[in-house]
Amino acid sequence: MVSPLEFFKSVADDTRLRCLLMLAAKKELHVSEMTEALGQSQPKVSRHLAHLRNSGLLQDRRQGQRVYYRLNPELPGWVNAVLQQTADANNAFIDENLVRLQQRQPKITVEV
Amino acid sequence: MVSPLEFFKSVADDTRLRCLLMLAAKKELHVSEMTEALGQSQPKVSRHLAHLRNSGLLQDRRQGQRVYYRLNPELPGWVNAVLQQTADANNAFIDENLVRLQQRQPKITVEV
DNA sequence: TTCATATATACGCTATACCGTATATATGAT
DNA sequence: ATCATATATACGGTATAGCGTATATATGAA
Repeated sequence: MVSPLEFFKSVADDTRLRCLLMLAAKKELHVSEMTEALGQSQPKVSRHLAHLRNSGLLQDRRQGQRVYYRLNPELPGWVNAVLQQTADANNAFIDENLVRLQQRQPKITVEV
Repeated sequence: MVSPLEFFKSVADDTRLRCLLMLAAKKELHVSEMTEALGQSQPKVSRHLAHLRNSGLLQDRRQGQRVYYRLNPELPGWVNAVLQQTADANNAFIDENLVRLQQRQPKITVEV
């Protein structure tokens, strides 16, 4: 159902594009993770995620207080291909965000 | 140089998307052809073509009074791939426009 | 129940994008 | 030169999208 125009409009925003590309790389993320990775306010990120869900690009799943988002597994093939190729060819674009993802909740290291 | 965000913003408009997809199918078209194919005003089409040229997505070439546009041949691979796949998977989207292209300037048929 | 955390939504504002109309520019023909 | 055609741009208005702040909702813990 995703029309090409609607799809491109959804992707034509910095926050939404980063969310999609992060999810193309990371399968599933919850809102706090994305909020931190993006360095944006929680309402802003939530609004954009809702937009992406309403456009049919994302699926959400609540688990306790957390809401996890992932790419809609029923996305048409061309949409998946576009997202994947965009992600592959533009590592630098979300690099910083992925780094902040890794750094979040630093692993517990044993103090001696 | 085309950043993914700038690219998607450029494609996130009905007129511009149709221009790009028509050019992915037809190699080269001049402004009047696109204006007719789209059924939009000349200034509107011209403005959007200028936008696409300024974003680096299109090249133009003047020949007499006509200005021909084509996809910039130096487009990054992922941009070409995205455009091509979008075009292939969404024939219906620009069908009507391509039909109007064909019908324009009907071939001269000999009257008996 | 009350409190804390995670996420979503509503409201009002601002910025941006797009549009139509008018006009400018460029080329070619006469 | 003037006129016709093709294309581009400027101007002002309107609609839309995005934003921040505040608040609502949902879940879990105590």
